[in-house]
Amino acid sequence: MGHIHASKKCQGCALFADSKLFCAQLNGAELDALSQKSRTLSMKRGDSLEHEALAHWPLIAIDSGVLSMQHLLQDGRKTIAALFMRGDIVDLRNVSNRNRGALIALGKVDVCRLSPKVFEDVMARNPDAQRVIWENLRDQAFRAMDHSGDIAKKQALEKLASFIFECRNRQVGYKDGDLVEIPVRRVDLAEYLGMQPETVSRCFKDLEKRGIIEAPSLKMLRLLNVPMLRRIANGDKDAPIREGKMKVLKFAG
Amino acid sequence: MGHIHASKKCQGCALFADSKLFCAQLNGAELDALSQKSRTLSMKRGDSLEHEALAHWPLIAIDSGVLSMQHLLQDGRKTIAALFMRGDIVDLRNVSNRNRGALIALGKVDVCRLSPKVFEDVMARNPDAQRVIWENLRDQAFRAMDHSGDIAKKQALEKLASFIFECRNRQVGYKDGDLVEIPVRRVDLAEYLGMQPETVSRCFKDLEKRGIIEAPSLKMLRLLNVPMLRRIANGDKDAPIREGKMKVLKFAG
DNA sequence: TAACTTTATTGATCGAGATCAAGCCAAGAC
DNA sequence: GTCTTGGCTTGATCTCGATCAATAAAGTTA
Repeated sequence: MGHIHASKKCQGCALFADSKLFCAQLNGAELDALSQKSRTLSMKRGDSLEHEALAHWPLIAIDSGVLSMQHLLQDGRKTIAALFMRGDIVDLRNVSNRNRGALIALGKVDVCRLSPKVFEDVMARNPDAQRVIWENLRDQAFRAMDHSGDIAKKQALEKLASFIFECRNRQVGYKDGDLVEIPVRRVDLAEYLGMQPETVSRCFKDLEKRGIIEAPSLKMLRLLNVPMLRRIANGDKDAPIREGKMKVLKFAG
Repeated sequence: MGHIHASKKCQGCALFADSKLFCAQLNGAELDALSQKSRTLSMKRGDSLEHEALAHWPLIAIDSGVLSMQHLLQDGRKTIAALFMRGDIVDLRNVSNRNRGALIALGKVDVCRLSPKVFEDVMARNPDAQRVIWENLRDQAFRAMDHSGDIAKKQALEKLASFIFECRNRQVGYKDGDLVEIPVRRVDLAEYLGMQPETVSRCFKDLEKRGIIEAPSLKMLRLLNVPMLRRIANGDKDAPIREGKMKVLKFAG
C-alpha cells in the first residue's frame, strides 16, 4: 500500500483502511491536505449535528456507528428518514436547512467533517475518488427509494423482513452468513420503518415462532430460513400466514 | 447564448433549453458529441424501460413528462418509489437489476438515453456539468429521504398535503403562485403515497370541504389557504380535524 | 449485588384506512 | 344517439397495527 504519508489520525479510520472507501483513493498529498483541514468528531447517542455546525462543515463522512436523518412533525411524531453508516458521506452543501431533517447519532458514532475546499479539489482531480463518492451518493439515493417502496405498501412483518436484509447487505463481510447484526435499537427501528416499537417486537416474535429467525440477543439475529424470509420480504401472501391469526370459531351456548 | 453548434434535435429539449440543466452546461463540441451518441425516445403511459435496454443505455435524462420507478410485490401490490421529471438524470450504471424497480412512464414522457462514454468524458472535464449532475443526484437522494419520512408516520391527509407541496416545488415557475399542477393520476398518486385511490379521493374532498384547496380539474389545484395546508403537511394535530369525523349520535327508538 | 433507570415485551382495546361493492361521469367507439 | 371503457368517487364493513397500560428484561450506577 502506497499511503505511507497517511496522517496518523487517519490510520484507524474505516474510510482510509477499507480500500473501497473514499480516503483510500487519495494519494499521499491529497490525504495529508484533507486530513489536516478536516475535523474528526465522536458522538454519542442523541447528539445531533446542528445547523450552525453544518453550515461550516457540511460534509460528514461516517467512520463507524449509525447516524440517522430524522424528521420531526409538529406534534412530536418522529421519523427516521435515512440511516448512514460506515463509508457513507453525507453532503449537505448548499442544502437549505428548511425541511431538511436533523442528523442524530443512534449510538456511538465517529465521523469526520471533511473540508469542503479540499474535497472539491480532490473531486476535480482524482477520478477514482470521484467514482467512489458518486457511487456512494447513488447508493444513498437508491437505498432511500427502495426504503420508500418498502414502507409504502408493505405490512409490518414484510417491512421487518426487508429491514433484516438491508442490515445484512450493509454489514461488513458475512454477506452470505446467517448472522445479522441489527445495529439500532427497537425504537429507532420502529421509527425507520414507520411502525410502533410494540409492533416491531411482535413481528420479531412472530418470525421466531415460525422458526425463520433466532434472536440470541437484541442486536444479533441468526437466519434459519433465508428463502422464507425473502418471500415474506417480497410480499408473498402465501407464505406469511401470521401465527395466531386463524379465527377461532365460537360455539354458541 | 454561445451554443451555436447545438445539434438540431437538442434545440427543443429542456435539458438544453433550461440554463440550470445538464446539457446547457456543455460547450459546442461536448454537446455535439453527446447529441450524436445519444438516443431520444418518446414513451407513452405504461411503457417501461427494460433491463435489456438499460444495460446498454443506463443513463436516462428526462426532457418532459413523469417517469416512475416502481416496485412490484409478489402478490401484485405495486408501489411507486420515486418520480422522475424534467431535468432528472437517472443513472443505472452498474446497478444490478436485482431488487431495482422498473422504470415506467406515467404518461407521455420524452427521454434521452445518454451515451455513457461521452457522459463520463464530460463529467471528467467539465466542472459545471459535474456540479449540475451532482446536485441533481443529491436532490434525488434527499427527495427520496423526505418522501420516506412522509409516508412513514404521516396520516393520509398529511401525506397528500406534503405531496401537493412537492408538486409545487418541482413545477417550473409558479413556485409561489396558488396554482399547482398534479402531473399524475389518482391511482399513481396513491401508489406513490402508499395509500388507496379511494383514500386519495376522500382526502382531496376533505381539503376542498374545508376550503383549503379548490380543484378546477383533476390535474389542477388552486391553493386557497397555503398556511393551513402547510400546517397539515407538517403534522400539526390542532389543524386537521377531519370533516365529518364527529360521531353522530343515534337516538334510540 | 442490589437499587435504579431505561428499554423491550405482552395484553387489551380502539380507530384510521384498507377493502369490497356500487354508482358516476367523461371520452371515445359504433 | 347509445354503448362501452376506464378512471374517479361514494358508502359500508372489516382488519391490521396504533394506542394505552402494565410487566419484564436489560443496562447502569452505587
